Amino acid sequence: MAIRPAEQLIHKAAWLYYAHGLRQDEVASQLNISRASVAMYLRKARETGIVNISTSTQLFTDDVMARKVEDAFGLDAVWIAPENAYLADPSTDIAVLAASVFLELVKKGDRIGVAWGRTIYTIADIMSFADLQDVTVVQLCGNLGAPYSYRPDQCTMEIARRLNAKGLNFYAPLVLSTEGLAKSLRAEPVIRDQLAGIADCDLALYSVGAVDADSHLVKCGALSPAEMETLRSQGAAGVIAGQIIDARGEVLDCSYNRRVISAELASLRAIEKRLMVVQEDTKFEPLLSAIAGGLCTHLVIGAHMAERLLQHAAAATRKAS
Amino acid sequence: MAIRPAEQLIHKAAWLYYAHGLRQDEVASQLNISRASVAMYLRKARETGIVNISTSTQLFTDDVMARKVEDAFGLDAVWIAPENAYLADPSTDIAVLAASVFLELVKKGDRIGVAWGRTIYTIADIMSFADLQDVTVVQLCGNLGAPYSYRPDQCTMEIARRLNAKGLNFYAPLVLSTEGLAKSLRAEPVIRDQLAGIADCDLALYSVGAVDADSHLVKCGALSPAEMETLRSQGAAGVIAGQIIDARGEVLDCSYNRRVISAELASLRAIEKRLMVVQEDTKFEPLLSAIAGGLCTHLVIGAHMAERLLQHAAAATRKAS
DNA sequence: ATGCAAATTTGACTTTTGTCGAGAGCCGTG
DNA sequence: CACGGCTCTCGACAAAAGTCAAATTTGCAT
Repeated sequence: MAIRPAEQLIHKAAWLYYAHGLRQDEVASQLNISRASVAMYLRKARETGIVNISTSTQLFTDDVMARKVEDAFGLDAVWIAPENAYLADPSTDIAVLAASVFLELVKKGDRIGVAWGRTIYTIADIMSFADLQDVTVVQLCGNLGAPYSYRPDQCTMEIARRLNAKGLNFYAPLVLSTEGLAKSLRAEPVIRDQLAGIADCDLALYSVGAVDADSHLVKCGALSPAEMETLRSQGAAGVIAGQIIDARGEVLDCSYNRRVISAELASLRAIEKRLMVVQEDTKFEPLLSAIAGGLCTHLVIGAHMAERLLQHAAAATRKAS
Repeated sequence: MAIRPAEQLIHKAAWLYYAHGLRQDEVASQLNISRASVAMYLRKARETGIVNISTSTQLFTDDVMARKVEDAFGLDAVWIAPENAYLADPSTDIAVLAASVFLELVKKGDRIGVAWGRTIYTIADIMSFADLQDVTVVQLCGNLGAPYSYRPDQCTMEIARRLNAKGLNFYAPLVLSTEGLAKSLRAEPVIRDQLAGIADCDLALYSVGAVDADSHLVKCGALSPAEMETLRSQGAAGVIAGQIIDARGEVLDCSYNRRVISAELASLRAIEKRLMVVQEDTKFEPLLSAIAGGLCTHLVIGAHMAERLLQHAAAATRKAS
């Protein structure tokens, strides 16, 4: 892609305005265009990631509670969004924080694995634009045909778009009707390569799903509420990248899982930075399972969830002693 | 340093404004303070590096000329500030670009070596603030007593301040009166450690000085114009971190150099990223020497200088064939 | 060439933001 | 406890930035 003259102009305007600190009208006269155009270019510059405005997430890690959670569960880093506070919609707060944290963790040249779900899509949606070079965003699991606005491929593509990165989609359904078909499909070169490439990621972004009738798996028709209930009784504790995990954070041995096309947990664990974001308080059990299974090294949660985690850890310690 | 309540407020305001995209009056009502205060907090947030506004320097590397210079001299990356263009003062343009490039190259946990000079101080002066963690800025050479506003320690400290980093100063004069004293001083544990630590840097920032009466070495009284002239006739081609180098980019064998307390060129070459910034067109020869000596991997120059470099490279190629 | 649609640019208007001096609160000191 | 000196905060005004519909240019297919 050659640099179009328009892009050049955007860049110059952004440079004069943000780097040199000129005012818009000064920029306008420098470039011989109207101030209104400058304003427009600047907006584009922000939307393209030519300029980057990021706020430090330091404060949220500095929190004592965050430190405690890190220690209690052996995580690399924890960010806690203060639910009590500021905003009308606290769940947005977590997503905004997650987006900032995510952008802070991404580096040039990285390969990033992205799962799917409402949480992830919300993050993608509010994430600001960046101009990373040589970044690849790969989809961690197969697709769902449902007319959901946050399909796996959508999440991947949207994040890739925001990062000015390359998006690598998974051209396979998440769930197949027979185990045999799933096995054959997994053996297909295209799919196999994609699956193999997951362990090479530097960063993964996912959430964890609950095992109930509200799950996306149910809403998308991959599983019926009754099946979900059965799985639950068989030990299902959460959903990671479309797969059912048990309380230890291992893949549950069930037909459904064998019919799924998704990243193997071992591949996920091979990823250096595993950023997990949990918005809903109801996902306490699933989160515990995911942590138990070593599926997360970096965690973004709300204050309430943090408290529950700490209570749980304290109780476990008491029991042990 | 505990988080003072004021800092907390600044952080919250910055968060709501920049991350959530609220307007200042909305932030004000959320935090129950006046909008004017919010505006003030936001300014502080920018000045502290809690929020980071950076513009991509992509465009300046994308330039065909920059690529040519990279190829011709085997450099890792070159940025060219278009002199013709926009700004009243073209030399500022180079400094602004250099500051952006520098901030782009710095990573958390880095150790950064900083030399001194008008160029470096200008860069420090216009550089925006950042909130890097665990960054150490070390001074590459001894100090000059002169009442210059851009003394080595000033450059180091100012850059450290902007980055919220730790500044490690050199408590020794740049030049001593006898070689013996210099040798003894270099053997002092404090100084020796500092010198030894230079090779561990991840990034160096310096310029190159010209060997003439305008040199800082002359202005600060380290050398007289006559001495400078003599050195020049002996093969002096440039000044790096207070040391005289010859046309091959090696330390010139002279009394002055033996009396200097500064980073050894070998230590500088051990630094992975060596960012050299040259503002003045008159520094063409010194720059060539520095490049020849492998003292720079990353280069920020003006368009005019770039042209001269390319012309030189072309001439050399012609001569060779 | 010609006409049409899409994109770009602009001037005029509105909203948002920056700034300044006045006043309020706070603290150590005499 | 009254006093200056200090910082922090606010209201009001000025400056700057955002927005929109109309005008212009551009690109493209006819």
